[in-house]
Amino acid sequence: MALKYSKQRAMIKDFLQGRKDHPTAEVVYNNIREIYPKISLGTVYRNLVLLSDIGEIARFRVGDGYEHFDYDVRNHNHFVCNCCKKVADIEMDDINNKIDEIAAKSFPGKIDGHKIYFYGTCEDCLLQNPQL
Amino acid sequence: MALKYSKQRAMIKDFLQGRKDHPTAEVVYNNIREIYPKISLGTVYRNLVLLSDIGEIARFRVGDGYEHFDYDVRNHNHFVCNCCKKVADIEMDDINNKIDEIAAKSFPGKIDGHKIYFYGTCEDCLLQNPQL
DNA sequence: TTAATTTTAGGAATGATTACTGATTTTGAC
DNA sequence: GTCAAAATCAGTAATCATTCCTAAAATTAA
Repeated sequence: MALKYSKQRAMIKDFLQGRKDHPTAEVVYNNIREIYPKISLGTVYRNLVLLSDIGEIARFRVGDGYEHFDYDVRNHNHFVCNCCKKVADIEMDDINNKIDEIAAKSFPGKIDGHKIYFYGTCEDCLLQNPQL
Repeated sequence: MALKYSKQRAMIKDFLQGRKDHPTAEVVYNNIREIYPKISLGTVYRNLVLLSDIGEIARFRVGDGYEHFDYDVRNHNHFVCNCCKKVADIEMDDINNKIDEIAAKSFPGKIDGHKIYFYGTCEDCLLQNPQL
């Protein structure tokens, strides 16, 4: 029942904390493996799921077929670059608070929250491909 | 190169047109099979992907691990019931038009569009489980 | 130190989706 | 209508992200 300490879980949390992007399980695995080669992919998955279940990290899908993980559990939106597929944050506090009530106006159920995914071309890709 | 008519593709399109929800490939397959038992799952997938590639239907993921398909390709938002997992439409034309520019204010890349997924409890589930 | 409990590594299993292949259908020209 | 080229199909095998399983290792509290 009680949660026991594990070096692997601590490393996974540390790694996530140091990233501004939103890595997949595979990316976490490959990075941790460089400093701790005997970690297994199953351990990475199990801990990422566990950490998100207890609310210490966030877990979401942006539609690319992979789960993404985020150390920042605060409410914020995400941007997916159509070109390089990177996932970045977008802050929109002002409207995020209002958007659920706006939606509620025309919907008969109960709305608990939302996720917004923006799609487009990121700054880096724009520099390399101005025609986009 | 040219697209040839296929009875199977026509049935898939017809089926989608008659649904207000947003079926998965499996649901499409099971329903079509009742009127045309020898259709194969691969054919359903191939045609759903093809139809969405040419813009005749929409294709999206709501985070439940399945792809969903929608005959309505107009820009609109979706609601996912945490209880029964159904996917419904939410219209918010007024804010949908503004939301990309609001996001653009605090983001250095180019934003082409967005998807909003609302989560909560639908009307039907609320009736059966008022405590939700 | 010990014993109960959790966690791990490694590999097998799952399940949605995609790819492959020989047979069937569609289409446009004759 | 017939025919051949091209697209599509049914059926099945393959892929790949994620989950499950198990014996061994690590953690914890007494």
